[in-house]
Amino acid sequence: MSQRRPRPSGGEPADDGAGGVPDDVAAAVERVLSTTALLWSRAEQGLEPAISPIQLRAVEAISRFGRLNLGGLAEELGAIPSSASRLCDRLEAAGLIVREPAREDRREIIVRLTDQGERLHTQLVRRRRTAVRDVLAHMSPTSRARLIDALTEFGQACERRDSGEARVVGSRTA
Amino acid sequence: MSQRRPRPSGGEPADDGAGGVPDDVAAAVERVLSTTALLWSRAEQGLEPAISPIQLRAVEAISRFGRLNLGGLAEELGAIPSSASRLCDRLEAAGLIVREPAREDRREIIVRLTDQGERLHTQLVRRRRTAVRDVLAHMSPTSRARLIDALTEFGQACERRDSGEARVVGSRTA
DNA sequence: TATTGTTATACTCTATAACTATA
DNA sequence: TATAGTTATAGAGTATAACAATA
Repeated sequence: MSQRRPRPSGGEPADDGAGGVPDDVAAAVERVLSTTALLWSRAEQGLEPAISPIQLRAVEAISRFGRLNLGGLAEELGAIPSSASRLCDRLEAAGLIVREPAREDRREIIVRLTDQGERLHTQLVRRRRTAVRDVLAHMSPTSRARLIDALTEFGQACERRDSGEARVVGSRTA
Repeated sequence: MSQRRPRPSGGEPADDGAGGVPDDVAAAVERVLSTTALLWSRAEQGLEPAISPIQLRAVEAISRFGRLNLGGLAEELGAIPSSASRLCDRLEAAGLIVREPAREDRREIIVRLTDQGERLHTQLVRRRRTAVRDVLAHMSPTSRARLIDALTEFGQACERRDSGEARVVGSRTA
């Protein structure tokens, strides 16, 4: 255990003019978001029942859409239908989801969370909020208010960027 | 493709007093961070050479520490040594890392990135910064400045929280 | 014929347990 | 003997390709 010194990730301030955003600004945001990504993954541990990260992503996607077909799930996960099918085999065996043919088009299979699946997702969101709250508790109310405003603007900018792009994201059709 | 309407994730404003942080504040931050997590995963696609998410996490960890032993890598990844060993087999075969016995204690195996591994990591960071910059470009300079300040404070609060806790995170010894 | 999903096969990733080498 | 890592085995997750059912 003698080889565990992390290197400082601090970088060389630069000024790339692309988009009018200085490179060191982008770098600073990138670093903080990397930290929060760690916070995020921790909240996923200790769930009951414990499932794999991939299964958890599937549960999240199904929860987000309420009900969606298998192809849609695959697309959300950035996977292909056959992989999603196998994944659903296990989620179904675990009692977290159910599969049923769509009424409109019986070729489609609709995937939904069971009550147990819903409870698992609720548990996940609760754990994340708790993690966030733990961090926020170490900030002053003023800082918290500034953070909310800034993050809200950031979220809106994310949406503006998304809508202003060709949206070739989850498709592996190419 | 008829089942793809996302449910609005907006919630019921509440006021849990735990830690003095209102629940709707924590929920708002949680939602924005969920969005950025998506932004993050997109930046990992299209890397050359294309490697699995797990291999990429390993490359990141090795880059962060510069050089570390196999047990340390396993701990960073939240995995056990045997899994990390197999993972390194493939990273080594792909020419991204090298393994070598430590001078001080020849039982330890030091893992380092090759030049190709370093290039891959550089590519990843560049893609993330580009993604962040694309979003920041949709914000005013004033908003950007506020975001930087707020995120910096948030990052510092993360560190305060980390240091003020028992730190039972990556251990699966239990 | 085109679309939706499943199955066959093969490889990656992971954990448990048994093993080798060094200290 | 204790520690660091590897190998054997088994199961989850994934992609490619071939298949069945519905439209």
